Amino acid sequence: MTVRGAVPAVIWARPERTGRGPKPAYTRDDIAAAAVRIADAQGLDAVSMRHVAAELGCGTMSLYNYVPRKEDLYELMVDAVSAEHELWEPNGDWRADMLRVAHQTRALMHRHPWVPRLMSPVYGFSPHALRYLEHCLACLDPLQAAYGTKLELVAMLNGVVTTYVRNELDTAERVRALPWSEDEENAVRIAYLAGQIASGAYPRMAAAFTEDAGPVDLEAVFERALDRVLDAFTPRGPGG
Amino acid sequence: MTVRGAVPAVIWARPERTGRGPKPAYTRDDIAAAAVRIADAQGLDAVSMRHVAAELGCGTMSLYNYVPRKEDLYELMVDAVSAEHELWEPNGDWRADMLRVAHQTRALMHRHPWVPRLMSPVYGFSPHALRYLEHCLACLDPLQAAYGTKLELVAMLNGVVTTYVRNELDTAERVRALPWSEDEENAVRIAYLAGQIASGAYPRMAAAFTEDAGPVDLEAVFERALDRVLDAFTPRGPGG
DNA sequence: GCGCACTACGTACGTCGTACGTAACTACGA
DNA sequence: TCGTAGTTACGTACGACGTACGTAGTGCGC
Repeated sequence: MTVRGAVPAVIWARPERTGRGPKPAYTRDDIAAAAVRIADAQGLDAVSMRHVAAELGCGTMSLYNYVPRKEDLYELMVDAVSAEHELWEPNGDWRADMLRVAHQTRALMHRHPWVPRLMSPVYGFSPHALRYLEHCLACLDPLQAAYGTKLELVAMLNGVVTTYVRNELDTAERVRALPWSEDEENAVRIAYLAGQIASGAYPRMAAAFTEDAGPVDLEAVFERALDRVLDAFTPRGPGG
Repeated sequence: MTVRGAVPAVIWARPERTGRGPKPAYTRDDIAAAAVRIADAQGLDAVSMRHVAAELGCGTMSLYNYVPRKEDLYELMVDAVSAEHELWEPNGDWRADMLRVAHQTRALMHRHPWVPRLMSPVYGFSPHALRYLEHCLACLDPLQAAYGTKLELVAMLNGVVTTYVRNELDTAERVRALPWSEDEENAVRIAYLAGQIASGAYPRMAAAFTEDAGPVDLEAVFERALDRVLDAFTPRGPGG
């Protein structure tokens, strides 16, 4: 009986190769790399089983020998880019280390703008994600706190980074698919917003927009957000 | 010349009704409500132009008279449920008010589990979203801070709530579409995770899991996360 | 009251995920 | 040593999807 039917399985628990039959032509890494190449170049929506198979140079249905469902392909992709996380020897300053982690994560998401959309707690236990998580915990060794708290810190920091970068990027990803330009889109949206604010129904929003007349420094906003998260987990010294 | 071709436009800037032609059979609210009904009952993936049209009782292509692109349908849906936000008179305690906002948002997302997946900064300026934002700013009147800071607070709180609830719910939404049961899925994932941890490659993860032997109180985790975010924006008193 | 802008909607195209059947191939049990 | 079971490879096909386009009917503004 072959495993044709749907069987509950984590892709990582499936052996990549069993004894019998012809040698597989590709590895899981080949497949993940092909999918990542497509997503980077043409966006996540271009990642279809057909495209990935074509990129690999095999028939569409051959892919299903390696990846039982498309969902699993996504899981492979996230794990593949998770391997790009540089893991260093923690230097004793957990705040500095976590800031470095956050910036690295953001850089990774800029290289692979589709990552925020695929981020899911379910993918949190792929091999490279486990290595990453272990590294974060190692960085947090100097912090006096229970592991439960440390995991909450990592989750919150990751969440904030992901949310922030998603807000940075998914408009861009969205705009790429539109038949008109980003400027046109923005112009229409801003005009609408200005009209709404000018209606007087939202006095505080109006005040907020006149206060911040200039362009917002998104870089600084991100930095402040990170600091705030880390502040929230920094034990108060006894002297206040 | 009719507006058949793609024109950059925010759906809210399009008049719902112009003078000419037969009366439209449905309002935007009708359409949003139908889509929300389907998403609530059958999940977001069941929201197709065909299904929504069928739910309304009209032909598929008639929908396009009201909603130029599916993306706009999503925007209508998010705005429709944003109307469920209860807006009260702020009582002077901004922390209590923001906690109430956060809990209300979470409750809303539990009623409509697909909302976290659709949350996007782009939808942040729909009519009901603007009302909601203005209400948050009103709640924050007692807080001594620039509007820029207040907007960062609201963004961060919303982000954390969304991330948290998404982690709560999208597994469930995902599982609904699978041909096997949630228990089977979880059993396989946990078995794999246990195997990985038992390998000894992740000593801190192992310690974390033995430390938190019992089931995690997700409710308490959420509450702590909210407190931490608000702490990060609470001005330090002069005396420490 | 003519004409235009609108509503309504059927048809059709290109895409998607993937179930299924078939042929070739290889390692293991006899 | 040799079937044979479990693979790999992949073509075909089905039922979805978003939506471009054509056509017919409707009612307000000139």
